[in-house]
Amino acid sequence: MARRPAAGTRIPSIKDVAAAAQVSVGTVSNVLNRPELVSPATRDRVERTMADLGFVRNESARQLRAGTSRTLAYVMLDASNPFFTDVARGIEEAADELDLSLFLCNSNSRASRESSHLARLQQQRVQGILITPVDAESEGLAEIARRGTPVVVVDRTRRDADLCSVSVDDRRGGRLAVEHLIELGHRRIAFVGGPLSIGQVRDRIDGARAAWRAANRPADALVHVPTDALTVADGTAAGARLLAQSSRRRPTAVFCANDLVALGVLRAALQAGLRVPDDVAIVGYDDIDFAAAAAIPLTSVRQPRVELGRTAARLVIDEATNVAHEHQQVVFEPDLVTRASTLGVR
Amino acid sequence: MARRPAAGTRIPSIKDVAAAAQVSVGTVSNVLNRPELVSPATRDRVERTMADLGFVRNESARQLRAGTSRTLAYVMLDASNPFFTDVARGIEEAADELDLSLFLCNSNSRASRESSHLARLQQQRVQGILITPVDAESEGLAEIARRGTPVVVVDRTRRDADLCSVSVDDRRGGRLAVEHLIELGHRRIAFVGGPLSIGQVRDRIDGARAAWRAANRPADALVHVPTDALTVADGTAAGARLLAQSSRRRPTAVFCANDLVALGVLRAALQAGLRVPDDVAIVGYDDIDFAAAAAIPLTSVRQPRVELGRTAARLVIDEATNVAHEHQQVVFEPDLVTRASTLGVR
DNA sequence: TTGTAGGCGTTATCAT
DNA sequence: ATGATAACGCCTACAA
Repeated sequence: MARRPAAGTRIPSIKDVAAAAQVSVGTVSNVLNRPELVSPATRDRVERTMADLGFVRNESARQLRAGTSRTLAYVMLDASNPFFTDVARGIEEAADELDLSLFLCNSNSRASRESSHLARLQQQRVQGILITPVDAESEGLAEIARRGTPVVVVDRTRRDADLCSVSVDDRRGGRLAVEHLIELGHRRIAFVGGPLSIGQVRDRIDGARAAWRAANRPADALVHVPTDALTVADGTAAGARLLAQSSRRRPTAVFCANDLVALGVLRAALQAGLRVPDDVAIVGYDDIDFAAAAAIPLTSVRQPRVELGRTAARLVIDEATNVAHEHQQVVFEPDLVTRASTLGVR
Repeated sequence: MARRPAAGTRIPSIKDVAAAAQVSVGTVSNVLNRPELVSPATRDRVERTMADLGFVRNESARQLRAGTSRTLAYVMLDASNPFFTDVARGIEEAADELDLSLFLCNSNSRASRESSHLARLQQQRVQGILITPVDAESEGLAEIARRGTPVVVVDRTRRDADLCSVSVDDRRGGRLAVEHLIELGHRRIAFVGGPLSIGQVRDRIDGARAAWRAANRPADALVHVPTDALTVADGTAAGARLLAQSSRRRPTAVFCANDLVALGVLRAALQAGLRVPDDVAIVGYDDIDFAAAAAIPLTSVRQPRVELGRTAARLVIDEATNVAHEHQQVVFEPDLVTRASTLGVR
């Protein structure tokens, strides 16, 4: 066991270890990095000394020397949304396989937090940055890549393909959801979610409208109920407002911009004494675990969350290490998972 | 705007900036760290050059020189449990105020992942480590502190006070929950949650039993239904089993080790066609946002999650910077938030 | 006001 | 098999 270092004593360096073990620093370094070059006796002695002194490699020094770190970073849009923690899990799995560590940051949807994280990460010389950005079109992101840190956009695409991105076809997701509702015979539906500054929201409602039009339904039979954020609380409030209408005006189905909002709407519906799906059907988006686990399990548009993360990690590593790297826009297809919130008990 | 560095070109250093701006490296460094010492003209020129070249400070080099980093780390037990992301938010708030950045790691309840994270963080020379450990009594944690990196245990206490810790009185939380149920007249209750290797679970059930005894209820009228993990899925399965019993044997109330489990039990109850709380009342633990947002809002034992994080961050910073630091065991008091899952609609 | 130089801890090269 | 040493990028005395 290591002796407690006297108060105020700094962590020993390989120099200290070398002195204590009566060898040169080069030998200590060799024990660490190419032990086969060191005689077993010396190696033993050095290793014991390291344990004894409580030696811990200094990563900054290694990194300074190496010029590069063994770290990836993911800047999440909202750490409290399980969707993003699942994406993070996928990234971590891929990083693990390559013995890279993962730095998780949370921008909380605020551009200022995002940019301060980004600045730090660049200074840290992380191998690559994965980000679900507040604004996918931001010029700052390209600037970072230009300055030498690979950047991959997660769960969004950029109009011009100057960065890698991994996303899911949100228009298609919107279509799937609404086609399902049309098939079930719904003729008055609502889309709940916002703000429209979020690209995902725009795409999902666009897809929804496209499906609605394609079925020759009147545009005004699909109303948009905006929210300030994609949270359960906002969903509950919007749902309460929406469902307070008379049953003749009230939509018979609600498609929500994400599952958090859908859970809120579900709550509002049950509190208003409505039966789901008989009085109102609900479709969510993301298929987070809470969706299947809701009181009335939610029909939801599934995105391959973990796969999204894994792919993004692979791309950023490729960009960091492969000189022949070409930017790619990977787009996954979503699929619809139908559950009781639209089908009822079958 | 920065010019695109020729492929394979490294990020410019202050040396490059100095050369380009025709000044010495000392001056460039001064522009960065003590701009008031530099004449406005030179400063301008240097700053323009930096922007031009796309200069980014090298944090490893700074840190190597400084001997310390500006980073805190939090090793979470389960990033997909909103409780821990809320704790993380508290830590981040405190870190922000001190201009420290926060490194989030996820052990996913696995000791091996936890220790590899810890090794990395030590090598990184983070200022301090906050951790909700797999095993709060682990000797490894004290060892890290002994080697010079302050460690604060979050949401757990250690038997011997050789580390700072910030926790919530879980026995008391268990008592509060069960006292509430007793007051409502419940005479047969269940505790759902596990494994018992998790200290929080042990304490909560201990508190529950203490309250039960204190009310002179027979011990066998409080059954423990163990789960493998504290997840919605496990809660659903346990709830289904438990509630399938005849109404004469079935408990009239269920106290769950955390809200995820409680949401699962709630789901199982509703799927079994039971009314909550009339047929079965449910109490959760943590009061995560999803608890209030559940189809039947959950009564839950509230923990000051964000405050927990803030306090832990302050302690670790104190330990890192204040020579007169004394280890502290901060214990918050939980309180009970009553909602429809025990009270019904009032 | 600006320049020079030493050193932080590590690794790799080159000697011995 | 082991030792000496330069270099990574930055910061800060100290010198000019």
